[in-house]
Amino acid sequence: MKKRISIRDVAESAGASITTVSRVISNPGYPVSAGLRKKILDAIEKLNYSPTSAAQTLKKGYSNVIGLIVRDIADPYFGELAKGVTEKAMELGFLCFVCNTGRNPRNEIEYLELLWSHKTRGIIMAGGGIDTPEYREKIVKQLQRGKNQGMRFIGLGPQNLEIPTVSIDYFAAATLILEYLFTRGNARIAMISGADRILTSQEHFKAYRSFLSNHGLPFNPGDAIFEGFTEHGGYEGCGRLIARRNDFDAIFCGSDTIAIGVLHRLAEKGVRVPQDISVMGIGDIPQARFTVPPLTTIRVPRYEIGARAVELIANDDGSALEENTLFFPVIVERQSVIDRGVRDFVLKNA
Amino acid sequence: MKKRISIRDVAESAGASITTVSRVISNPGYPVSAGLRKKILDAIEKLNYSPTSAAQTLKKGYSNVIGLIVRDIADPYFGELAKGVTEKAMELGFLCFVCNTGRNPRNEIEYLELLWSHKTRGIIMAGGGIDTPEYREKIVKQLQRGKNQGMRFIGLGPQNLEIPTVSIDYFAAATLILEYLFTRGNARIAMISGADRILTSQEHFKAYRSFLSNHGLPFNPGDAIFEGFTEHGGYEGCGRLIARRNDFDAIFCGSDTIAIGVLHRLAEKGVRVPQDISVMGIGDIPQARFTVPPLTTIRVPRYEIGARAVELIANDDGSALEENTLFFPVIVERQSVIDRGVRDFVLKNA
DNA sequence: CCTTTCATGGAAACCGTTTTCTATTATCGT
DNA sequence: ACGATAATAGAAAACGGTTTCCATGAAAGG
Repeated sequence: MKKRISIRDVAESAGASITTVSRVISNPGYPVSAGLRKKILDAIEKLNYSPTSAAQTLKKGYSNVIGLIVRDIADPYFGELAKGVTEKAMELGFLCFVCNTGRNPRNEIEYLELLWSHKTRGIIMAGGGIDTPEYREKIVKQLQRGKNQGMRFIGLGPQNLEIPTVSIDYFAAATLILEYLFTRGNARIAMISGADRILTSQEHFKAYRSFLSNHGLPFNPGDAIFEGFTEHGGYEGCGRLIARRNDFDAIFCGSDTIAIGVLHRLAEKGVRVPQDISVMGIGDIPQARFTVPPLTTIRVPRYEIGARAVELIANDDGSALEENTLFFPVIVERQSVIDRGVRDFVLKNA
Repeated sequence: MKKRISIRDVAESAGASITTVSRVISNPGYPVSAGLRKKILDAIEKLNYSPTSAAQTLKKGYSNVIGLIVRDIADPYFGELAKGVTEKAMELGFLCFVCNTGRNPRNEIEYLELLWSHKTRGIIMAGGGIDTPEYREKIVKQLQRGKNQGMRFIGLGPQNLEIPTVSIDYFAAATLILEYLFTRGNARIAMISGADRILTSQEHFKAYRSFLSNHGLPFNPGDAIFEGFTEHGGYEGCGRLIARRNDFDAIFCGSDTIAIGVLHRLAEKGVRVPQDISVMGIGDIPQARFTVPPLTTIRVPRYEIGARAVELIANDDGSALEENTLFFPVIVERQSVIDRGVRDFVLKNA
């Protein structure tokens, strides 16, 4: 194992002082004559030197690293998010720890601990743990510890009071979907979303109830299913749903992943989409274009959300860190929704 | 910003020496009486202490961090890989930098540099840069630098001479597919794979040529398309392919992602799968179950591959690091391949 | 020519651990 | 009760940077 080269070697090789070398490396504004600067840069190049980040971190008390906590990195929703985060991070000179909780908030706490001891500059939280009552308190405690050390936190889920958020407006998105279906004569709408403990699901449900009451429609408890934000969740949820009734005009799915599972189960049961039942998801993940039929959904700018979160963390003055950044949800029309016109609507509600 | 608590504070609070505290924390085997150990542990708990990893890294010369370099974290293939890596890493007490090259090997070099200065314990390379002639040399140089510092490297792509590999046997997988198709009477087979600079594509092509010559079939240059390992690549490649000829029995796709693009283009053109053309992919990504028709493909145990790579890096004695670990490819039969029997075969080759 | 100002050098403290080395004390077998 | 052994303490030297606090020499200003 070769001896590692340190800033000393560079200084020596360039005929400059350690002080000056350090300034050239990590204090760009500092006045150093062009000639000397070049000599130092050349020496760095020649020796293949790069500063040991552990030493920098130790001394400065913070590092050029951010953490990203996600529920499931293999889920395309989070994959795209992670892509936005890691690419923007690289662009700004950061490295990114990706932490996969496997949808278990206990892991989130453990990760928070690890990230803390690594003195990450900030943490982007898309793990959903903070929306889970049992763990909320513990997570908030970790958050506080991080904030005390100057760490920054950004949430990527629904808004909460603890940390600023970058996301779409979940309630608005759900409402948009419901109204879109309704104005196309899909009046009997069921919903399938994630676990009911999760804030996102709750937002969906709130929007659902609110939609129902706004239109004077009755709420039927069995029409709202809470399973999980997975294909399996959609598949199972849909099974439970249509086992009971199958005269729905439409199913509103809390995510595209859920919708894919729903589509699959519907196809198995010989239910035609959209002729028999319209289906909508949220997310516009890549596969949504290739489902049968192609899924009408809501575009969530995942890449942009991830990238923006990194910018907020990297941004030198923490000014922007006070507010939430909300992207506006937009419907992507494909072929999983049919316009039933008024006829059906009147008929079914007669 | 609160003063941070250090090992000193713990020692003081527990009435023990710094030396002993350090031993309790990071030298589990060392004999420390049960009583004192408990007092120290309690103090750690009480003070909410956790060691500053920067200091540990600086002193020890290595960290509990590994790096994962992938082409595209939003690609479900790499997503699943990353999941295996990050979860196993966590299990073994490692944190994982995920580096997204965006399929640009230049970024890979930059990442290697960063990971090096972070003294990561090892790097899992699934960026494909080393298979790209223009960048190979630079990457090998960085590899060498890392190895000199005791870093470990694992490749997840096709085998190469520089670093040990964990993967499936690409050539065997392609051969398996080709023979599977052929024995079912699909004799005229086209292939669509990634860029021809990439080793994986080359392995596919080698298997293709070898298959052809083994069966005395003629090689038709236009039947082998090299586009890219993306949906778009499959879509475009398929377009080029069928614009020229469309009497293929089957298309062998270098990845499921490619196959999905192919399926999509075929559907657009009104070509029925598998009646008109059989399609096979490699990977068995989650969506493969939900394509139309469900895709017959080869299972690549991505999660296991990722997890195994981490184990190799974490494994204390580097013994296992000498050999390649190859998982055996297995065909997953779904509905994108038809058995044309001998009739068609004879007919077409008459 | 004398005083500012600017570019640079040198020395040293510090960041929070690990580790080595040398005591010191308690416990134990005989 | 005596030497051996085990458990613990204490001091101090790294690890590789950043930063502060002068000191210095040279160019610029009056």
